[in-house]
Amino acid sequence: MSKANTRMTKQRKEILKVLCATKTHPTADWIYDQVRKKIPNISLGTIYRNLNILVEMGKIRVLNYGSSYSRYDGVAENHYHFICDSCGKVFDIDVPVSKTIEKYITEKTPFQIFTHRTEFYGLCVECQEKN
Amino acid sequence: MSKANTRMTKQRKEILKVLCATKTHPTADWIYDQVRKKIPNISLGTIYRNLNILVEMGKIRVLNYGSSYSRYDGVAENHYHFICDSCGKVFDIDVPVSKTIEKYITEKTPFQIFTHRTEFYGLCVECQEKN
DNA sequence: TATTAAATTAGTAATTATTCTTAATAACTA
DNA sequence: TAGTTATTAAGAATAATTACTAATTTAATA
Repeated sequence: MSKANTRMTKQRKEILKVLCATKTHPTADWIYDQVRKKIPNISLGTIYRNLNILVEMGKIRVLNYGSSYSRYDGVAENHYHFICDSCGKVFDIDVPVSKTIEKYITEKTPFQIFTHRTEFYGLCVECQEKN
Repeated sequence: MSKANTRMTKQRKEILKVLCATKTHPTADWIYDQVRKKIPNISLGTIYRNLNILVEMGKIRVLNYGSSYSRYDGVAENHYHFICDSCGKVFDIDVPVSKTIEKYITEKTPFQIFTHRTEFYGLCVECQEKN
């Protein structure tokens, strides 16, 4: 469902800018707070609608594991994530994504595989020190 | 937070039985419908509470990617999943889970890794034929 | 077996992330 | 520049899940 006519409004531009400027993987609400500093009367619905559109356009990614809310990632290319079991923070893992595994699974199963996602769970540095 | 005193009520037993008897990865609502055939006046809250307790006990797994609701898996051991981009169905992938990748990431990052999750996305057999 | 204290239940209300609705506005196009 | 159409703000609506509470069950103990 690629949108032929997609206008680059100041709201959409600012949401993308905020998301690409952070290395965290923020929630819609956090993005809302940040964007409001520039566009005070923007509404939360606008944030959600634009995040969905940006995901559809392939400009950002949506992450949603475990918790009851989605997180967004300004890096569009596939990459692995680490989620801390203790504090819940999400980190990027800078290791190349394996295409071999997709080929392997395609051979082993009747499925046609386009992509895969991997998340690692454990303790981040900060939480390792606390315990 | 392991529950020392966990009672095996008929409700809990039936929920576990229903979940372990299916190869699908049902939602709480589907489990509710099935369990009601045996225990007609069970409440949905009981389903949710028990699913959470069973996850905590390590007897089942919870899956939650992309959609706004959780799915549950009667197989407690870690295994990979395939999610069809077209129909949304979830399938098990019968391929051994790699511990090597966890060691590799542990070496490459400062994180302490306990486990990982991988999901493959693409088209299931049925949806391949449709297209 | 009867007693008892704590865990669990059914039923319902509350919560919360997200989507929908609508009249007004702003971005692109001819 | 004018017209069309996507987009917006604001708030209402939705839906999955959790919280609350009085009544009931469970399992341990006397």
